Amino acid sequence: MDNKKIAEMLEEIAEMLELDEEKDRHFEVRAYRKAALTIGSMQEDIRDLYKRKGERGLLELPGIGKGIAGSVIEFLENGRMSKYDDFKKRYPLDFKDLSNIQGLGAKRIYKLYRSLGVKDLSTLKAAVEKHEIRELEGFGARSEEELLRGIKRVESGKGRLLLGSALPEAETIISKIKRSGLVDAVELAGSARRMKETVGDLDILVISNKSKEVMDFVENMDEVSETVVKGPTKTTVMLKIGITCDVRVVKKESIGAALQYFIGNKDHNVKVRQIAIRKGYKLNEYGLFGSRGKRIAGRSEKEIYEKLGMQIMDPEMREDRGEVELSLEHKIPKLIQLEDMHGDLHVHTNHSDGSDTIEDMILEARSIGREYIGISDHSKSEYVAGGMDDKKFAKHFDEIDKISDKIDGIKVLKSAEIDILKDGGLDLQRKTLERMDYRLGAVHTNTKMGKDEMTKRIIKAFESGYVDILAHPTGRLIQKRDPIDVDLDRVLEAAKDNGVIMEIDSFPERLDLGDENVLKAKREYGLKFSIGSDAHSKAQLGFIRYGVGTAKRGWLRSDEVVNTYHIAKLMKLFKG
DNA sequence: GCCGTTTTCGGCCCGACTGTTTTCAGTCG
Repeated sequence: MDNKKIAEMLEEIAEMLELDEEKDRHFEVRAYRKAALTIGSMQEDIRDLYKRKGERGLLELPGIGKGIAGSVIEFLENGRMSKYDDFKKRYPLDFKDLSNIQGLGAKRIYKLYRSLGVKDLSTLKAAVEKHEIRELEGFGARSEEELLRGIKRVESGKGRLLLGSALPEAETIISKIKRSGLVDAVELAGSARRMKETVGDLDILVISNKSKEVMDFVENMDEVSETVVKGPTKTTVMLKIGITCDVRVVKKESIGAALQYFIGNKDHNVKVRQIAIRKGYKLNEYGLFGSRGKRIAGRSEKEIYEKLGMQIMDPEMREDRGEVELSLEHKIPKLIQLEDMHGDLHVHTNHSDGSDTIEDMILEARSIGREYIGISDHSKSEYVAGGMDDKKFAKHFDEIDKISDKIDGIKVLKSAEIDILKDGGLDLQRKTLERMDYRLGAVHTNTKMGKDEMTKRIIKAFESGYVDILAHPTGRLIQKRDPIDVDLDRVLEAAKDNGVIMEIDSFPERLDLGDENVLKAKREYGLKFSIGSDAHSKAQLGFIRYGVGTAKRGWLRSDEVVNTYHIAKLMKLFKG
């Protein structure tokens, strides 16, 4: 997949454009940055999009116009981008790595290049170590130290964290700040609040009149490895887990405005602020202000959106995917909430690769309020994961029946995560499949096969009539493994024809389907979904909240997710 | 370079923090 490569090239072009001394090209710079962001965060391979829809497909992407589309097409067709190559001849520098260093932008990078010949991380490091940098005009001993810290940070840098790591860390920090006694309220903002699958930094907002004490407290928390910036109302610290955390202190009358400002992604915010300007207002993180600078709103987000003639929406929607327009029409859907989840249909036990017993998993599910749980261990092709054959499944199901007879207050369903074999067949015999309450199908093996073959393989499995839910449909592992090469549109179409439910696997490194594809499957194919925890231990049953976050990011209502149904309705669906 | 319920031209968010500056440029989000 070339998305990342193309995004990096566009990002570097933006850096190099910043160096133009003859005229201010900063809007052009922003255009390239936006295009880079769009392409870098796409879930579909841009090459596929281009094959399918040609230039028109690229032009439909936000922030891509004729100019940038031309460069992208040139790269897709010929493997090179002349605009990039031309710039690179003038500036033979590794902007990509260097600009990762905190405090280094295009201009300072170029200055270091011209005066000291710094081209990449290693030459920068050498210059720092020889104390050459402190001699430069505009730099000093402190900048040199800062750069050294920046280099170390990048070298040990882990980049973005999975939501499943970042969110619990944020919750720990928030509860510590709350318990400090220095604050009236603490709120999470940023991409973690939007439940984005990966998080680059944490944004925390605090209401307090002891600003300085709060800043000191944050700096000295156990989770912190170093202070990056510290001012009277804002402190940035590097956390030991490898991402930074911004803590801002705001006044009570501004908290709504601050939340509005720091929760939405950039594009969402720009649009909302443009609406404010059209109405003759000004919106910033301190409030919504009228023409004479009078504060009109700011205490709550709802108040701000309402004064703008908009309907407030959950944080997960604020990605500028059409929600601003919908909000102006007061047509924001009522999204699914965690409390709507009545059951879990994807759970493993120690009969395959889980670590807890059937009984423990059932009891834990009951204790967190589930009305039903589906036990879905692996089938035999997954031998590394302790997958079972038909004989073992017969015994396994007997045991589930026996245990569930003993336990009240929760309905236990028999299922399996059945391998969809290379030829599209299923990994278990019909009589085993018939004994299940419902069936998950999944691709685990031969994941590198060609697109057409893979697509046919999955569709054939659907047509057997024994796949109720397609588990982790694309098989991706975030930051680790690309999705399988499959024609998702054909798969979704076939799912619609065969009544197959798409899973949102809640495991933090899967979140599969991802948010964009959830939205696509809902909008274009009207499919139903199941949010499964894919828990391999008791504690992991709680992962379902990440799946719910992804569902909300895909704009799902509770009636579109089958495990919000009560058991009778669900069983009718599976029998039907 | 992108974009269109003020538009095919003329806008495009703006405040906080830092270091080295003696009044602000660069960077960040």
